[in-house]
Amino acid sequence: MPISPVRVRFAPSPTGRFHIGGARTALYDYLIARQTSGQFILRIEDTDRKRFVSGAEEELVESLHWLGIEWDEGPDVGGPYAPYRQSERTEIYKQHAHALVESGHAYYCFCSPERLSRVRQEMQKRKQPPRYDGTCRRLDPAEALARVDAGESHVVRFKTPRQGTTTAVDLLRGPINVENATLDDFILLKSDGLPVYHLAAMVDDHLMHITHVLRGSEWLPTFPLHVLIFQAFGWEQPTWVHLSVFLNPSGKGKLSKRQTLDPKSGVKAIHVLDLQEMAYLPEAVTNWIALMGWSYDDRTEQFSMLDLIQKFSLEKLVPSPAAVNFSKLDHFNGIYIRSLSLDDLVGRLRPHFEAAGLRPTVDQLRSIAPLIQERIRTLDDAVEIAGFFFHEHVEPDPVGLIGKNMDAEQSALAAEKAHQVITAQVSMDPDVMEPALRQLAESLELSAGQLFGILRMAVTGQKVSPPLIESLEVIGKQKVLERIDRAVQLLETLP
RNA sequence: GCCCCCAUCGUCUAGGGGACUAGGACGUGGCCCUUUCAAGGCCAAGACCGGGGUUCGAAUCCCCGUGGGGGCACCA
Repeated sequence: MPISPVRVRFAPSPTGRFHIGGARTALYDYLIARQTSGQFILRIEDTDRKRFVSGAEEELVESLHWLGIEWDEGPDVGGPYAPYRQSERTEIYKQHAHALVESGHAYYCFCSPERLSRVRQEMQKRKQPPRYDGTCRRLDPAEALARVDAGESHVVRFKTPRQGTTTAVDLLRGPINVENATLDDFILLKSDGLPVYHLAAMVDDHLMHITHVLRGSEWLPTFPLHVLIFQAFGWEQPTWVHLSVFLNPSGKGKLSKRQTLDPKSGVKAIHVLDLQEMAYLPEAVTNWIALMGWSYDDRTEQFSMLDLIQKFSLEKLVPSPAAVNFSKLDHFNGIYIRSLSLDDLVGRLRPHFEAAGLRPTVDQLRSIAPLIQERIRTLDDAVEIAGFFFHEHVEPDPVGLIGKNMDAEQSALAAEKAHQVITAQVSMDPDVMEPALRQLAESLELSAGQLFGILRMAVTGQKVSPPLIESLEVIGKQKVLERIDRAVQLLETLP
């Protein structure tokens, strides 16, 4: 466990929507930074102008804020190693690329993209790994420099050693040995003068004094190259930690956007903001994400952000891929909803009712919230289960009004009697109402369940609802009586 | 095709040579509670991928196989 302050960075590229995989990496970064009183840096890797998506950075920022993940240095807050947007650091990368050429670790390449793809195709045809054929590697450096000075279009390639092996050490996996001969001469600087990830990220990680690099395991194949780059510069390496990928709930294949469209997949949403929109609590999402690929012990499952900061450790990360389990998110969300204070719950509920076009008052919500708190899994469920409180009329299914093991006539009679009983009560207080209605059931030789079932459908229009007696009080005497009247009418239309 | 990584219940995981009749959680099934639905309580089914080693002893270490995943761009 790192005890001295770490400097970690989350370095997404603004090329699309922000998903839970990125959120987990950012979360872990944040946790060790806070735990060690270190710094968490947000860096935007926007060196690919073709893939740039406008609004992506904004979504990222909004997502992290929502989850409660805050950074100490970044494009918006600045910091001692600014700028934190790679597109604003192009000169730095150019200098470093050229330094590598001068030290003999890289070379200029003048091959056209057309030639490159031709070479690649041929190699594939011969069932060989598609790699650069090394044409420009054999060029005389002075001659190459002259061509560059003459303005010829070029890139900078890393001169990967042809012999030997490179050992890259991952914190979770130990040493990974790779034959250098299987590595390609990767491009470091593109012909437009912008760097590629392999260069930019290494340069920035060094310049920004990053001590621990947490990133996805999709970087494992190029990991040795990154080590080689550090060695070429003569820099000390950070601690490398490769996080496993998220798999689809089935465990088959990487979690992907395409699967989201298939309801059978079990995928609810893979984008953080979609989870927010689906009315999940950020603390539930955080807890859920933290536990995919990490565990504390053999029993503890609930962790607040503070708990996580205290208890998280890189060593307990699991290197194997994890299939996401959305039913577990539902479970956590239920736990967190039930743990909310009344005021907190009311505050969080309100926007969701309003989004549904309802205008509940705080007092109304305060009386309803306790009735539904332990029955909802997401905040949106509340609108579904408790919408009837706010509707002017309910539309019960006439057949549904018939009590269990009863006919329409008996049910109508029971409803009428209930109308009388409720009318006679001076108060809607459950302590008064419940005994009165139970007594009615008894005198009608009905079970409480039979009578309550009829009234439930009459008054809520639903087969399932919050507890009936308490609901009656909230709905109010007048509306209750109206709705029962209506139910009696409906029952009388039945044969 | 080549390279890399991974491998315990359906899923997330505990386990780091004897404490394992392999523990917990989600989900599933049953029971209890109960005015519906939940919540809660109790119970149950359910896993060490296969084969070789090493060792007195292997879920734990090594090798091979198999399976799964990832990568092979002037993307990140």
